Amino acid sequence: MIRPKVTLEDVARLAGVSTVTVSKVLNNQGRISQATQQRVRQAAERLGYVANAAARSLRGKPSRMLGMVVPEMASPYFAELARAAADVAGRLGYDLGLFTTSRSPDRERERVGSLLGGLVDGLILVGPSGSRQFLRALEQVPAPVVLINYFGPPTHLPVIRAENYQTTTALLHHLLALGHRRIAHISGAPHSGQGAERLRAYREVMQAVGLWQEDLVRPGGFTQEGGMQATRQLLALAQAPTAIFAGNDLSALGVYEAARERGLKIPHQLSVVGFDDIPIADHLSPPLTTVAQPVQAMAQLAVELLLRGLEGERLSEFVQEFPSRLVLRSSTGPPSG
Amino acid sequence: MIRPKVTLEDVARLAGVSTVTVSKVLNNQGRISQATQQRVRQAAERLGYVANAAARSLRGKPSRMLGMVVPEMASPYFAELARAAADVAGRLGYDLGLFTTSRSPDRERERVGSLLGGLVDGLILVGPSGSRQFLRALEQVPAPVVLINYFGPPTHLPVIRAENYQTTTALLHHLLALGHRRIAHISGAPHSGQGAERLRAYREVMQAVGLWQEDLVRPGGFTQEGGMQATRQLLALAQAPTAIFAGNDLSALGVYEAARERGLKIPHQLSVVGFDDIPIADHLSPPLTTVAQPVQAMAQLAVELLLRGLEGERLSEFVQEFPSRLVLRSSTGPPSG
DNA sequence: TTGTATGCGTTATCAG
DNA sequence: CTGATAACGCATACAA
Repeated sequence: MIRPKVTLEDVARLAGVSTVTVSKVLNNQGRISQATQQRVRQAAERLGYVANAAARSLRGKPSRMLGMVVPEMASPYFAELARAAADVAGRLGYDLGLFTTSRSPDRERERVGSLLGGLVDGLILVGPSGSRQFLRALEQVPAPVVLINYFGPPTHLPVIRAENYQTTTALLHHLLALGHRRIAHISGAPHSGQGAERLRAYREVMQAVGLWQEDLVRPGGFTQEGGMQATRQLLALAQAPTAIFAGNDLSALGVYEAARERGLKIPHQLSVVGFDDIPIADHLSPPLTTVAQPVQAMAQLAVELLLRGLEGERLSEFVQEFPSRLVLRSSTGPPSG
Repeated sequence: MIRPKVTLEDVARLAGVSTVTVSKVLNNQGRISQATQQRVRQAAERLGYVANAAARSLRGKPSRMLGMVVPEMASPYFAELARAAADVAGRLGYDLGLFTTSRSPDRERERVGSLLGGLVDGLILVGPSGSRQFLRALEQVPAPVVLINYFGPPTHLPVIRAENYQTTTALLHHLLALGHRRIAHISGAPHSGQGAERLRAYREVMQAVGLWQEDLVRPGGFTQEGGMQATRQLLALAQAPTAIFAGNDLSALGVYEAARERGLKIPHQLSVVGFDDIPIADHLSPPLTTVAQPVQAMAQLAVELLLRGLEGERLSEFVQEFPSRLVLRSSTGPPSG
């Protein structure tokens, strides 16, 4: 059953023309007589011909596919980013492929390089763990590359990011105003730029008000499981926190779980805040206080930037920071003690 | 700054050898002296050389990348499937690219064809809307293709699916046993095989017990918004349903929303069941009664099948149906009236 | 141990 | 309006 593959030549033979003619017809190039067009199209149809993307791209033709590389496939935050990007790309006649290359830096470099080597016309890198060297290499690449939520050392690549520091500060002041003194933080994934920003803001705010305590910070890896483990530890402390700032909503979910496990009522006995405003946040009980980012707008700009790059525009030195927005819901209240 | 691209030849020139030698070194083929290897690797490093994937694939080399095509990027169900597949693939030395091609059938056919034309070594199609013709074409393709949750006419492609019909029946009998007589259904996406299975089971059960009513079925498109709209209509009925079977958890979320909007308590005034057991289901209030599928196992098998296909094994006539599992939580109870 | 020649499938150029 | 030719970058058989 396995017919190896149908090439231009097979179609040409069946239609009784040359490969060049077939190529032209299928690409609507040059002037070909209606009669020939008819024959060629029928032959192609009958053989189930599909152009070989590799050969095409080798020849320099754009693939009309954009790539997006994310640290994690299943995270609702990245899923939303991907969906939004896929939407705008689709409207503009492009497809979007989603990749995750968090395995090894070597693999990442190689995979990204090969993606850029003709498979995709442009690439969006989300939360790049990016060694300097890697990013410098990317700057050299002929295809457009856009960084989303990159917080590392300066780069010439265009950067789109959401504001994290100020918003985290506001979030914490909300907790402080409520009267909380022992506010814990469940920090994010080790190499996440956003996680680092949030942690930095947390440390500086807490130090500024003289409430900084080393042991109130626990790593949660941005996962529900991590959030739960961290919360268990925090609640077992002699001086347990009255509020927890989870690095993202997923880990906040873990906080909810651990709190329930311990019979603690939110927000009466424990206040919780998250980050990202994933779809579920509003449906938790109680609904979670968190921070929303204009994910749609970010994704849209990223795609637009890519397309502009494709048209030859130089994108370097572009940085756009989007404001984030506090979403106050019912998971925070004054401390009970 | 934009150095067009670095080819094997550039590296060869810098290292003072031929392209063949470079190729061999970089692929660990043949016997090359340590000294030469050193020089070549340094040159490649310095130039930031990355092999052009298009050329490589054109030459017949596997890309070590698997593809997965889903109807929707942001759906938690598909996200979970993709994550699981990416995990096993990763463990086996492959990367996974995620694509969505729900736009036009033409585009889909073309995109899938070109993916198979060297970009990916194998493809997992999830919930293919698949015209017969399209699937027949896929059977001809030289690369392995696996279908997940395909419920259409017979195909020679290997199929992995979750049991839907029996489980839906059980779900409905749970509702019936509780005493519900007016059970509505919010049906799924128009071309979804799973949606069709669930609808079919619903119709046959309801007809069997003499409770079938045309106007208790509303389309929800498997989305939250659709679920909400459908519920609004259902609740406005003179004889409103006492229980709603949402086609999936996402639309069940919409049911929750509409119920809250109307001041209806779940499950006291309205019972709700969903399907899929997405992560959020257990965190709703009340926790949602739903159906869980062994998504991990399905994804794992799909990847394994692909790899076996890659080793030359004939995969046709393979069908594996995984059992689904009722997850009874607190969103169902006896009708109040 | 290293290099020469060749072809993968497609399309741009140019000639007929 | 149509076709012959070359080239894209790489990896393989074969030769040196």
